[in-house]
Amino acid sequence: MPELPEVETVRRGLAAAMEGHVFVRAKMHRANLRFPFPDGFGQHLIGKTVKKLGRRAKFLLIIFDDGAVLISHLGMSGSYRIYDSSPPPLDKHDHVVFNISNGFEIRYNDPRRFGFMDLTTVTEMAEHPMLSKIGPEPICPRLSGPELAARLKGRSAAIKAALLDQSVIAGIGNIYASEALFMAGISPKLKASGVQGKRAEKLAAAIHEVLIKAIEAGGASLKDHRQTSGELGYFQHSFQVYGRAGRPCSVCGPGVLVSQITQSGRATFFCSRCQK
DNA sequence: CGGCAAACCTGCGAGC
DNA sequence: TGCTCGCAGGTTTGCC
Repeated sequence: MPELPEVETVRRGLAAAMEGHVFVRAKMHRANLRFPFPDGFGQHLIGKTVKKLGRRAKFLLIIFDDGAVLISHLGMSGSYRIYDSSPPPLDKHDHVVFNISNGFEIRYNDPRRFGFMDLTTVTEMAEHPMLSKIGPEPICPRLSGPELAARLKGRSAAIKAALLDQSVIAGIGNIYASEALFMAGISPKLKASGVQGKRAEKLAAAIHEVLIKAIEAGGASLKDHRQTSGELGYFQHSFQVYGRAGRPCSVCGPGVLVSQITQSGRATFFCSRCQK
């Protein structure tokens, strides 16, 4: 699924369709995603005007003008799709359908159902169990080298694993962890605590750059991610190492092939010559 | 507390 | 063609 750039792409799409408009219908086609929908979920939203679409880490925040907030996480395979007229027949994984006062129908589709939705309020949001322990956003404001270094200090896990830990930094997932480490020239196997000073500076810059460029490309479309318009993102064409095991390193050329290892049960891609 | 494997669920591609 | 296996962009849980 969706890492920060894909979620940000979805946020922008939903903002354009929803902001300033009223929820007139909210229909769930099953009782749960990863968790059961909260009691009165659909009814709670009807009649409310969308003030703003927000994002925290990989969580979408639909903020209403009365202070209510719908938290939506896309899990591995969740996507939103906006239809402005004559929507197609319901797909078997279209689990939630919102109808908006401007005539748009917005559907949440999620084959694996690792996503979830919950309700909170603007004032209670920061204490929500899913949001309360999340680390700083890496872009906007830009994460600084010294702050990244401070958050990695004392961590014995590999830097790749630390980057996936949402309490360390928000929004990085399996693709962008490998990509950022490649850009920074840092081995994914290095202890997180070893990334200090200039290396932390370089990694912070790499994280910022890769995420910004991915957002500009509309995210990366592997299997599931699409923009809310249905268009594919195209950042997958810019991957330097992710999914490229056995192919030449884009910097070293044919002499050095991209390596793949497993860390904490997840695939990591890197160049053993570029990354030390 | 930190770190790792397993669990949640479906779909798809590879290999036999 | 058809089956089984392994793997997939995330997060929480429980067990060392």
